[in-house]
Amino acid sequence: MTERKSDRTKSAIRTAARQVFASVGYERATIRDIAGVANIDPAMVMRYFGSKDGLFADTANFDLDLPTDLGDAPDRAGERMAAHFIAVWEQDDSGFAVLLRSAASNPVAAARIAAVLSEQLLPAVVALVGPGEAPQRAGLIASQVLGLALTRYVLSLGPVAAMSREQIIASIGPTLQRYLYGPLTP
Amino acid sequence: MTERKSDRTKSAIRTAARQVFASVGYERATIRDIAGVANIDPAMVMRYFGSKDGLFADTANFDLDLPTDLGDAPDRAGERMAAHFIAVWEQDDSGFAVLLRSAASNPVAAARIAAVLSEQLLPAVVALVGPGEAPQRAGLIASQVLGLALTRYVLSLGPVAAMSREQIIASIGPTLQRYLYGPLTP
DNA sequence: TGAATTTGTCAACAGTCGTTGGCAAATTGT
DNA sequence: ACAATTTGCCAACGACTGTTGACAAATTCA
Repeated sequence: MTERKSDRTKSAIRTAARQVFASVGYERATIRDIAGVANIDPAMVMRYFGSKDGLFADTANFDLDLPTDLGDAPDRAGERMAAHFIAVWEQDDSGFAVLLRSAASNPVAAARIAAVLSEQLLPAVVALVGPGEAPQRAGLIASQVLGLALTRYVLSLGPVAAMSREQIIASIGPTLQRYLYGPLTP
Repeated sequence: MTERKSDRTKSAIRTAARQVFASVGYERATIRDIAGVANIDPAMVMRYFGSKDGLFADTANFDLDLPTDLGDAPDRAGERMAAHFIAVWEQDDSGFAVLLRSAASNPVAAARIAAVLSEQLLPAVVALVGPGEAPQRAGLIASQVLGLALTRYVLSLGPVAAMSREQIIASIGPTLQRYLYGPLTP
């Protein structure tokens, strides 16, 4: 029997943890809260994930999963990147909300975001524009894209949260396009 | 004597609070920490500010103080806004770092940022482009500008933190310019 | 069926947090 | 100089946190 009974509760804990971490952040989320949402005993969290940090490390994980063919239509790369980011964020099982909600006050979350930038976004940018100016260009893209996620999904600032996906893509896309291929004064 | 002795310690507490809140965020900052930095007793914080929330409310306050003559040279408004934001953030007595560090996990801080957007940024944008599309345009500006602050000053992401002020302004300025006057597909 | 392992529950520990009240020292105002 | 107020320090309270260990119930395996 490869399906143990504990796998059910383990994944229930994971789901509850993602929800609680994403909505109140690491510091305000308590193990008792998470256990309550998952309808299990707080001690189960410790048994299966070792500690609160262990649970967070398990939960705060996500792949950017950028398409590899952005270079096929370079003049639409910015627009396609914008659409991809929104698509990734709006699937709620992605651990992105967890990370961003806690990044400002939790060093582990901040380090993970930095890792996503350097290990996933940067290589994609290098593939498009070469290694020379890629770090700055990737950094600028990150600033716009994380800012959008912060204002739209974390802070829910009125106007930004109210815009449609299409409007967001049409507005942000050209910005990313310029950060990829536009001038970069040194 | 209009200068009471308590004003010294009161401002020492304020300075220490700004420093601690800005570097670890509201939840991780303890009154004992702040009192330690200010070299006073934790009870003094309670006496002069009532509670931790009271101290935070007193500390997390800042004025955007946007120039009023942006409309005099509309083609440089984006660039001047970018330069102004950077100038405001890099004076460390501005409570902006305090707000942004805590906004993702502290509702009070989040509400204050929303208030700055709607009471200070939005009117400036209305003055430039009229009331019709101003909310969306202000929201887009906020997304880029908060994203830059987050990546550069809070997360200190390598490439973004390493860029010079001039390079940042030259890169972000045109983005803000387009968010002000560029097309906005509905 | 019987023994061994897994899964779950409960109560409690130890530490930290915001907060409070009492009391000594310093300062103020007359 | 004396009384009143302000300023500061100290110890402690009560609540909440992550975490642990003991023990019962359920499941697995022979």
